[in-house]
Amino acid sequence: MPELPEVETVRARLEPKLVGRRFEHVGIFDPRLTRPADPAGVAAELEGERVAALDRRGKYLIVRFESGRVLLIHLRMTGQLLHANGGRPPAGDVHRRAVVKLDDGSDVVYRDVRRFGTWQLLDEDDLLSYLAQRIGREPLVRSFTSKRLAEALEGRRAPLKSALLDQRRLAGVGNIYADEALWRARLHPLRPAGELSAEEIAALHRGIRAALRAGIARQGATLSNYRTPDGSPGRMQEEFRVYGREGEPCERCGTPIEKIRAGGRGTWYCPSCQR
DNA sequence: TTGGCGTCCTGGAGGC
DNA sequence: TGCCTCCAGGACGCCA
Repeated sequence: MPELPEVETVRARLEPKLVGRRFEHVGIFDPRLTRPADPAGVAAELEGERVAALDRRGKYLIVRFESGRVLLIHLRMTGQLLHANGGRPPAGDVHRRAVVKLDDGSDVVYRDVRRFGTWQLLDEDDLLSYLAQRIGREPLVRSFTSKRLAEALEGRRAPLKSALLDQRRLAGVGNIYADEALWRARLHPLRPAGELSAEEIAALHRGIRAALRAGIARQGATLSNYRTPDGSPGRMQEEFRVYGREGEPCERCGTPIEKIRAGGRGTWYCPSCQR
């Protein structure tokens, strides 16, 4: 499930392949992929566009074109962007939803098993308002201090786990890194988000940033579908402290990791050292 | 305004 | 072996 570290890895790996390149031909095969649902129209509008930059905001990839327009991509659950040096695509790949042929002869293939991912072609002004309504603070920028985190959680009665998943408050944290951050901060996922002390907020701030940085350093986590653009898996899944480790001993205190539902999502935590 | 839940979607796991 | 059910989860809409 691509979260901030996975999307940042895709961005960093794809950037040198995309920037300066022109979209020579675009094929979109899934009518659900584009917003609005006009794949042929979006494909036609993308053809001829030259990439000026590849950015990320939260879990969104932002392909900026020299024309001023942007392609906003969200991978959701199982979206993949793969870069290949041309040639024939693998036969029989039923999950291939779009292919962009670049002017250097290489291809960018978009695969998505569960078809939740989205592509939106927007103008710069529309992008700003679109993201402003949906995306909160970036947790890895310098200006994201523990004071900013406290502001994001202030007054919230929702469980910490739910609050961390709320993209309008904090951008890019998903189910995996929320659990990993809460373990690092020694905080129980069901604690009311607005009732943390200053010390606990500071610990959570450190935990969020440490978990996300660890994910980026290991090229993300591959549980099922996620791959970097060259097709290789991430390594963060080898470093999970709690996520998916039900019954295994907590590496801090030895207590078996437990699994509960929080915010409608599977949630793993240590019942002894997360309070 | 906030929180909780259902929906979308498909593959894999597990039970029978 | 084959069929069925459940589970996974990001974003969004709806309801209380």
